[in-house]
Amino acid sequence: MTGRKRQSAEERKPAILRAFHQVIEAEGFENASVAKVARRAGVHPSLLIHYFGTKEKMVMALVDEVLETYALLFAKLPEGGDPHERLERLLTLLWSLEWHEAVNFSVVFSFLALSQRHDSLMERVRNLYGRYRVYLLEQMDLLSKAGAIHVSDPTASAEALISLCEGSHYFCRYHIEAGTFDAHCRHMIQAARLILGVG
Amino acid sequence: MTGRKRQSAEERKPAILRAFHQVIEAEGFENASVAKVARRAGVHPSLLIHYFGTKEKMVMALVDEVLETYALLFAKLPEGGDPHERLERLLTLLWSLEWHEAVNFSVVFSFLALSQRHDSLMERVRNLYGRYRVYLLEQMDLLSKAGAIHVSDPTASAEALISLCEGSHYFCRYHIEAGTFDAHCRHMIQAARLILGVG
Amino acid sequence: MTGRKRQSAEERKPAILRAFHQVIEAEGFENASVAKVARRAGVHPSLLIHYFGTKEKMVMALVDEVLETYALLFAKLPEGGDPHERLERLLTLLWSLEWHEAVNFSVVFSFLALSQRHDSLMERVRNLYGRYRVYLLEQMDLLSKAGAIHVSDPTASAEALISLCEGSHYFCRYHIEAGTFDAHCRHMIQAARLILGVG
Amino acid sequence: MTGRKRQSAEERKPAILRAFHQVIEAEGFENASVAKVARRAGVHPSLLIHYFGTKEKMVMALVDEVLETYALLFAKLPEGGDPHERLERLLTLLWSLEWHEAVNFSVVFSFLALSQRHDSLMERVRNLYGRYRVYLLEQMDLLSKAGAIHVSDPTASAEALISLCEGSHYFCRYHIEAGTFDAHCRHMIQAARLILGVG
DNA sequence: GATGAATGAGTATTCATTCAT
DNA sequence: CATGAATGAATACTCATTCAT
Repeated sequence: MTGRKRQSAEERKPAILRAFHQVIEAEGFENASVAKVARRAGVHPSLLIHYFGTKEKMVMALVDEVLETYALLFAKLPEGGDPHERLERLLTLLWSLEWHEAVNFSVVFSFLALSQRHDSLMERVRNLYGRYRVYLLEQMDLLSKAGAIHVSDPTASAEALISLCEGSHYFCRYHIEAGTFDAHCRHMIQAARLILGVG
Repeated sequence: MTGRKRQSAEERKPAILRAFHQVIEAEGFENASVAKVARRAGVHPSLLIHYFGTKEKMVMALVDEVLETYALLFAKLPEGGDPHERLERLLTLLWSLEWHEAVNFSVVFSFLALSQRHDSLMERVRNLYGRYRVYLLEQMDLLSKAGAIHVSDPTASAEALISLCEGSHYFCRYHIEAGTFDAHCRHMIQAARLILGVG
Repeated sequence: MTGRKRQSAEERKPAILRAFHQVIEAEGFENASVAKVARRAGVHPSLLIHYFGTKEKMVMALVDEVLETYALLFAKLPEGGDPHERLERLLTLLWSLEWHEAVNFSVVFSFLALSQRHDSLMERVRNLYGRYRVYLLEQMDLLSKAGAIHVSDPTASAEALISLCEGSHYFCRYHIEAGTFDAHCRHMIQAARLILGVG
Repeated sequence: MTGRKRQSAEERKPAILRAFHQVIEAEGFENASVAKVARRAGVHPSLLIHYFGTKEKMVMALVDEVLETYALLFAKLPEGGDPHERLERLLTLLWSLEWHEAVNFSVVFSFLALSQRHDSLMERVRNLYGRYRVYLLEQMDLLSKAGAIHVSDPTASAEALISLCEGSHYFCRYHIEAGTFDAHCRHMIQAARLILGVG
């Protein structure tokens, strides 16, 4: 009884957030109550309040974690190498299944909806996209100087690339048939090449 | 008791759905209770149940209305005219402020989130995107035959166009600065031209 | 549309009461709402109020009907004949499957519960048992004079007979095994004979 | 906020069930809402749900308590003594005012009605009557061996005894006049003697 | 650090009923 | 005669949270 579960608060927080994520996934954000999350995490509901202070703060903690996970995907792109091969790697990363599956759309759409009314959350998402754009601009600058791509307005092209990528990932859930993900990605990569002046 | 208004249910339903939409906009889907909608519509909460039977059915009624509104935007594109000028009209429509403002993102993101768990809703969204793609393919076929665009794989190009457009509309809320909507649209239209082989 | 359902209110009342009975049977008295009864009867809820004035009055109408059905069972016993054979007929009637099945226990128990708080209903049930006792006393008087039974205190014996019969009918639902109804009745008839001094 | 009492759930449950019983008694099962029970118990409505989880579970808890109270009455019969005197004690117990008053008929009839649709409850009642019969058979076996009663078919006689007793108790509420309970019981005991072959 | 008791506002929905048509 | 609109009180239950232990 005494030395049973010796876990500190900080150790348990991630497990609770994982449970929270699962509940949203399974039942939707609007049905993800503190009680349900606690039940799934196997702890007492009061404990969640005890840890996070408020449900809203718990939501924000989850948002941070999810956004960070998303951002970390860029770190996977190895540096260096031949420019043309490097471009391929970048495009392949953008339309990789791994990335596509890294996010749960039920959760993400809920957060995007939430961000419309919640300034702090809006700022976080905005910031993530800022980092996204900066990263792409850096890469494009490198590739441009190496002659691997030919863009006249890098900023405009980066915006287009992000839009194409985001739109594709979010809406291929609706407008492509099951099992055609690979083909869809190939099409998108080809479109991306046109945007980058290498079609 | 005094001023009991005599209106048919069908007459009042649109007003109630409008109130529902406003509440979601103002407080989020998860806080849009029957009571709040009724209060905003100026009717008794029981009446909403009396009309729609269930909150879920009311949600679906709203979804139908919103999706239809969205779909109707295509009808605005005038037929005929010079192919090159027609292409311009199509692209301008896709990135028009009118279209962008036709939807409320708080509502739409909520519905997208909901569609991940609600088969019937998923089907409706899917169907909408199907009509979207069919329309674009028809237009592209016309333009292609008239020599206004040059695409090798029309289906792939249509997918790219939709992805670019959707991604742009949804995420320009985050990754562009306020007041740069026009510039963003010009960039996107240019990217679209590249995709359509007229860059 | 005009000559579709030409039924007067009095013609429809029995159908509504039958629907009411069915709803109680299926879902219990506490769940038998006006709306459910109306749905089963295929009419508009307001109509029930229109006909009966109040739900309570509708309950009372059903009570009257049920009690009367119950009382009518005695009318089935043919008059005349040999006293000993007549006694057999009486006992067989008391423990006949027909009688046992004439009442629905879900409904009856509900009414008995209701009668504890509802004076008018209590009086109706009391009255029914009064008629029951009077009938038995008449029969016992006849049989006694004909030497078919031998009872010292007819009133006491009638009470015992009713108690035995009621107790048996209501509680054989619990304390006998399925399919042993016939044997149970034979046992009860034998006990009744002992009570009537003809064992 | 001020006088928040610190009691364990298990301590309070009996008091709540007592309040529940009283409400059914006073207003009928169909009107015994959680809110009314809470009001009578002097606690917050949510607390009842907190304790029992569901209204249905609360009903079942009450059923268990009531049935157990009923069953405990047999324990009151002292063992041993002269067989003939023991028989008298048994019959007197069966028709004692104490036993008759131990149950509230409004509650019991409601439970019997409920048991027709609720399997688990049906089983509980059935089980109670099983214990009842077993007890009577044991007693009858003792008395029979001691020559105090003379029955050819003990099971049949036990069934008759239970039926007579139950029918008498439940329906003497209707078919005897006020103030004649004692006389009624004497009549029933005499009938019981006939059934047991000691008339 | 963790839990159970307790709360009060809020949830969607059902209720019997009234009224105008 | 019959119905749809409308109501307001009530339903069981959930909510995030607080507090004492």
